[in-house]
Amino acid sequence: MPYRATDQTEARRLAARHQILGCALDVVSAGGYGALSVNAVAEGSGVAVGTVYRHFPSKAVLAAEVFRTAAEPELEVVTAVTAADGRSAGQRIAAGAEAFCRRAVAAPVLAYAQLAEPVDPAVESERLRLRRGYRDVFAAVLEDGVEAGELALHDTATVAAALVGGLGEALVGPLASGGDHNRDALVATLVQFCLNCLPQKPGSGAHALEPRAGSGARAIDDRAALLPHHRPLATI
Amino acid sequence: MPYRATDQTEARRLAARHQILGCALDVVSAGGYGALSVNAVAEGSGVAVGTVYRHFPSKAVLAAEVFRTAAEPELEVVTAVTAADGRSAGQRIAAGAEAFCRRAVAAPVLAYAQLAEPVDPAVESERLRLRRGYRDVFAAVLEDGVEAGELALHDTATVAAALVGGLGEALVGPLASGGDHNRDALVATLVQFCLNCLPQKPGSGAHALEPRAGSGARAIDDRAALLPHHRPLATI
DNA sequence: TGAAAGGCTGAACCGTGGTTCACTTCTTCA
DNA sequence: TGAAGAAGTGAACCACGGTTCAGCCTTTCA
Repeated sequence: MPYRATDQTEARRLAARHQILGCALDVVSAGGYGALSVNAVAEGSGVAVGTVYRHFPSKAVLAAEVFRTAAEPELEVVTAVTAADGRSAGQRIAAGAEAFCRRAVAAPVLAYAQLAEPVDPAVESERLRLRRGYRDVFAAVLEDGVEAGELALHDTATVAAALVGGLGEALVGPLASGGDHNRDALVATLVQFCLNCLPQKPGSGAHALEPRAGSGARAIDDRAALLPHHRPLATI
Repeated sequence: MPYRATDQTEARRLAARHQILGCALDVVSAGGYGALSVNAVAEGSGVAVGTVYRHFPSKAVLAAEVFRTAAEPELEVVTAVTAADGRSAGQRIAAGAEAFCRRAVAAPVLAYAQLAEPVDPAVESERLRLRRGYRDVFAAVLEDGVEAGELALHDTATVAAALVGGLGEALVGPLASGGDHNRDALVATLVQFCLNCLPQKPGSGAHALEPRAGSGARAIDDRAALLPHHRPLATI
């Protein structure tokens, strides 16, 4: 029995896989999914085309994995930032929206690719999954708000989906045009937009600009924006 | 000079063009842009592939024109329904949102194709144009609301874009799953969502459910939903 | 009626980029 | 060391669907 898979070979296999995936992520970050060709990835990661196919069964699977790799930490950040910790639903939604927007404008090409670029069905289904993920995170916060008596009873899933869509759509224009003019104002507008959308319990006054003035919430959100957009894949 | 283009030949040319375009629209309405192939269109309209190319320089141009043909009347309806006529900005936005949603759920496959299906760049750019169109219509209403002192000063273009994106995103899930369960509730939720989003002038109470109870606005919107989704192309 | 000029036809063409596979190189272990 | 088998290579392959074009048909008008 002259050959057997060992820890070393396994590590090498994983290293090569990470190398390829990381390069593919770089390609997408730089030029979107339109720039993602098996040839480019192979060349960029210093292997032959065939090798790519040793680690990924098809380009579609590779692209979907790139999408997931880029999307996961984003969703995690928003999840973390909106975690239940005694804040009001409004504050939590605002924090999530701000994190979402700040990270998008910080990496516009990648954000456009992930949010809006035309992609093949495999990636599109990952995108749907991601959107559902954001929707669920926001919906959970809305549920908490309803339970706590802060918000009126409403269809939280639909409203959450609309929030996600609203943020995405309002960001796509600026992201596409590379318009870096006054990102802060854009983010502020969108955070306020999300706050306005929340169906207030009748009788309670509308809450305006709560989280903008304070420094506590801002610190959290700035931290979020500064996190890397994906884990360093080179580290195995 | 034995041949000259005449009214009759011109009419025939236009008839063939309409025939092809109409068939392409039917194909998209039934199966989305993924089902749109030059072969299918040629077969469906009873001409040869080459003939399609006599009337449209490329498939991309044909697809873009299909998109425009389907999109134009939609935008017109929303424009008409939101026209300035003494109503409050809130009422106008609600009417526009309701018309948009009702027409989308009335033709789900086409709506999904127009709003969310992955498409080639030529169609995508038409889609961007359409979204800008909706955004501008809503933004104009918001401007009016600000001028009239009904709404607080805000970035109307961004908020309008977010409204459009919110409606689209919240509709895509239901449209894709063909879930016809309780369309009215969905529409009502989204109309209320749009109303909530409007930045109230400080001091004025939040306006809830204004347009849902009355009968006047409803009549307008039902009319809108019943309009054909595109002009009968067979009629020349 | 017939010459001129489009229009129509559809089988063949073609470009692109993902995918394959025969071959080489490398790793393991008796 | 050498046999066994995995990993890597990259030129060739191929599928697909948009696009073309030489030949035929239809319309126009002197």
